[in-house]
Amino acid sequence: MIQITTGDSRPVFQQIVDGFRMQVATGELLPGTKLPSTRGLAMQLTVNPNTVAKAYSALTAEGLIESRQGVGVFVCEPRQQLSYEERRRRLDTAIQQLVTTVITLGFEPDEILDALEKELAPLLRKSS
Amino acid sequence: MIQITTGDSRPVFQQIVDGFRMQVATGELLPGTKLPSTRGLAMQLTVNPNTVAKAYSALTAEGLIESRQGVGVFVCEPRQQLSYEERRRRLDTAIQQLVTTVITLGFEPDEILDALEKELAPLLRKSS
Amino acid sequence: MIQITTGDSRPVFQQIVDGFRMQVATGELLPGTKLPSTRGLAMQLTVNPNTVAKAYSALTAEGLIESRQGVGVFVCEPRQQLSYEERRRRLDTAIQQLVTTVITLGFEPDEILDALEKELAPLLRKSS
Amino acid sequence: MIQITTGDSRPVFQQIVDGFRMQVATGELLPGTKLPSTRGLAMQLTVNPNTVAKAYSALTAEGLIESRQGVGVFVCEPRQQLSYEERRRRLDTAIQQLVTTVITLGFEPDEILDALEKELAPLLRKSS
DNA sequence: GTGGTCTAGACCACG
DNA sequence: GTGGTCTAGACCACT
Repeated sequence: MIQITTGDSRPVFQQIVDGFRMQVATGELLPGTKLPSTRGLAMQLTVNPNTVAKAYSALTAEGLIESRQGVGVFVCEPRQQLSYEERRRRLDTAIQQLVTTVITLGFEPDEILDALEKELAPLLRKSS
Repeated sequence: MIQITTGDSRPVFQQIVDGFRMQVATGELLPGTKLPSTRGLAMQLTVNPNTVAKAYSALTAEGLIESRQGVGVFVCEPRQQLSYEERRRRLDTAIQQLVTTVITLGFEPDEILDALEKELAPLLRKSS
Repeated sequence: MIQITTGDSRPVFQQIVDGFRMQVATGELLPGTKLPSTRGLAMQLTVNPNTVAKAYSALTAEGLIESRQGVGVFVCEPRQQLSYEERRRRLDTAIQQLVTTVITLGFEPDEILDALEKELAPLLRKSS
Repeated sequence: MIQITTGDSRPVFQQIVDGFRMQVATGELLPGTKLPSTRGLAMQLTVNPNTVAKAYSALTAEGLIESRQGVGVFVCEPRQQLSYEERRRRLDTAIQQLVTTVITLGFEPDEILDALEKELAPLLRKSS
């Protein structure tokens, strides 16, 4: 379900967060779906339970999942909590970060845009 | 010249690195230009000289600047040290990171591409 | 594992870098191997942890090792980051430096070549 | 006569030392030749007189030149002051340094030897 | 005064 | 306990 790559530069909890975010965004995980328990997922991924807990906590704060006491953790109904301004601000920040990391690599703007377009292609369904 | 934002998630030395990278990439800083001294910039930004030294050291390793003992730090002639494979790998990594960050913000692919295009527009120089 | 010589002209962090570079190049350290922790190696070599951290940071920038937060530092899969031009430039620089150093020692070219050949012999692996 | 490259990683005084060493080794400068005065060379190279003085001092310590009070600085008769063991030790040190810097560049031993041979070729006359 | 190295000690993020 | 960042302050090499 979730792939943990030891060679990845991202911390483990972030890889879990990113994994679920992508699955929700692509529709692999539908609202209402029950996620594995903290301990269960930790065992399955052979990581520390605290790490999974941290990932779930981050996803909850983000509003992507919610935990129902004694029942489990579930994918939320999609609802855009953030204001347009906030979302726009985050997009711009992320793009500026991309540009600063890529600017010295010597690519043409078109190459960069093409690469992004290819990466975005499989996500067409998530335009809520 | 360089802006340090305490609320920024990036560490201070990274903000310095990014600042100079952008200035070199946009041509604001031309090859041969002398950068401020470590102690001078540290005082100006009110950070520790070691922090500036670390930023300069990173830029030196990247091949963007070079330092001469007792003289100062200077912008290098542009030279691409990295192989195409390595550059491509870094581009792809950066783009994947962008996508996982913005995927939950609910933007259309076109909006994201447009935003990137606008950010890339002023950087046409030096992209050869 | 790593030898620090106080009489050496190279700074301590460079001796650490060189030591690990040789061990990786000769295959004594295989990809995936965990390096000693910064604090542990610092204690063992009786140097400051920051000095070891600086060496590890340099090796990371070089792409020889990678570090994972809270886990440790590991030897990378070998991967050539640099372009042929850059590698060739560095080789020529290093050779010119060698020549200017030994030129006044009064050796025959053949003696110098023989000495280099002997030093290169045990390193046949990983030279692909 | 001597070339000072501002982009060179070597300090200025070292470039001067290396320059004279090469000229003596190749026979461009013969024993007994008078070198320019400290101030004269400093003016010609547009560097600080202290820098030239330091270079001359290093060359004197090396036994390559000698200053005759009130007359000037002259190239010495070649005489090998160092013991074979010392010369050999220095050669080995220099070669080990070359190897550690080049080992990660991924060249075949033959390529390295060829490069050294080419660099050594023009110096055949100096095998005293 | 310039950069380069090193030490000592602190705080944070991650597992 | 692991690495990452930052501060403070010292000493050295070079110009």
